[in-house]
Amino acid sequence: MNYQKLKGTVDILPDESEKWQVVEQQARAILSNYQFREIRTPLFEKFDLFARGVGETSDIVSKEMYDFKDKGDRHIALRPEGTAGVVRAYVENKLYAPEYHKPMKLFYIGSMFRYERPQSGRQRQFNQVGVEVFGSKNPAVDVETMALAMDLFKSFGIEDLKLVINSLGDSESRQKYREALIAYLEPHFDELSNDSKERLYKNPLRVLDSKDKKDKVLVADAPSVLDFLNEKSKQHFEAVKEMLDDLSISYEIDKNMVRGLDYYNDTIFEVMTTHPKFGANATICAGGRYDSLVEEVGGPETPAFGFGFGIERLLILLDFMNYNYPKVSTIDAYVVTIGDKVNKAATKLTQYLRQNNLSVEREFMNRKPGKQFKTADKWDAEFVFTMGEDELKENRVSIKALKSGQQMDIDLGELYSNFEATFKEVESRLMKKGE
RNA sequence: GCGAUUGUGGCGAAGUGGUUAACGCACCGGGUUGUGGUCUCGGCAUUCGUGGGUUCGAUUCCCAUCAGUCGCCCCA
Repeated sequence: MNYQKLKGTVDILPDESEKWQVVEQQARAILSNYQFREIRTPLFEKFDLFARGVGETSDIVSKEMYDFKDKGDRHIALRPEGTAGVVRAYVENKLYAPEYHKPMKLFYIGSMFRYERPQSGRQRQFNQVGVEVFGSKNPAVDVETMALAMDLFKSFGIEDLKLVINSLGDSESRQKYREALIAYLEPHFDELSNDSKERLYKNPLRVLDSKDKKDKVLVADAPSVLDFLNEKSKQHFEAVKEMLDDLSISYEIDKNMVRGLDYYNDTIFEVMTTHPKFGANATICAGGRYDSLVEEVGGPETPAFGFGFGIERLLILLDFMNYNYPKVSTIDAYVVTIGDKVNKAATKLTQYLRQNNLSVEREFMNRKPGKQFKTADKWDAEFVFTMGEDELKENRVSIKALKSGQQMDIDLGELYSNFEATFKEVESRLMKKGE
């Protein structure tokens, strides 16, 4: 074999893509109930947009961006996440203009790219569903959007779900907290892991979710963000919690939860699954509020809230659960051909049936009738239309309903002149079992 | 970027420094000269990811490379 797919990419073959269709279709239905509308933005953007949006210190920018120079010497990157592009489109197309309803609720479904080592549920090209809500600081937006995320996952019957929330506070609160955290950690500098030593000044909050055991011990006694929230942020967080309670959506507060991306403030959340095969606590969805990003990208001051989740991870989880996917592809009829001479007549018949809204496959390989029936049976076809040389001579076709085993001949002229009535008659006569 | 592990037909999977590379599934053909299940018989890898090397001889040993899987980092 000469060519193979690039590392970290996958071919999604028909058996698998049917699962994707189910997931996407269901997600679209729920998003539509929540009055979100789809936005499609380019797969690549100016490198700087992501560098700015995602945060210069994040690993995504420093080592995971799929970037390149195009022939015009432009520095381009494949999108590593969805939000930056949507924000750019929001600003560039002036979706904040007065004629648009506020808040503007958008969703996207599509591929993202990160240059990293592939492993379970992680690829270089992966797919995300994400939503963004622009223009409202109302905590009800936070709550509605988190409720949406929970509804999406619940709709697949996922029960091992946990909503975990935290507040990072606004920039003022965050700044104060940052100082306090550094003050607390500095005396322990030598005890910190190497990664955390580096993080301490670049992005001290990230020390909080270090996986290192010693770090974890230190962090356990660190001051909490929640104690540093100013009045506004505190009220916002309280309101969010109350509304979640009102909706009977249970949640946990994890004061050490932070974000890999720099643009978040106030409410952040993760949806985790506690499914045993998925590891102790696996995040399947993450999001939060980002009130300064729109401005950062050049738009007017616009509060925003959003989340994203990876479709691959969701599919893995559904597989673990042995999720029963509804069948996407079905077949109404199989056209059996007997002999070379019927090729033309079979072509005509097959096309005619399809044009009358039946899903039809025909035999192309000239196998023996027995084999053809076997295929029709395996595919669960409702009817088999048999076109043989006998039928051809008499301008008729033989129709068999596989479930009842009943079979009858029908005149082709009749079928071709009045499909509906003829076929209805055939259906009613053949569907009865063992007459 | 680092570490571990794997790579044999369409798929799953055995195997060995030496003349013909098990088996199962799927598929194709026959038994059943035009009708679904079962059964039965037969077919299906000049080749063991790729490229080198060692050897009289390599799918088997060595090196490199590509890819998969898992873990670290990070994250969806």
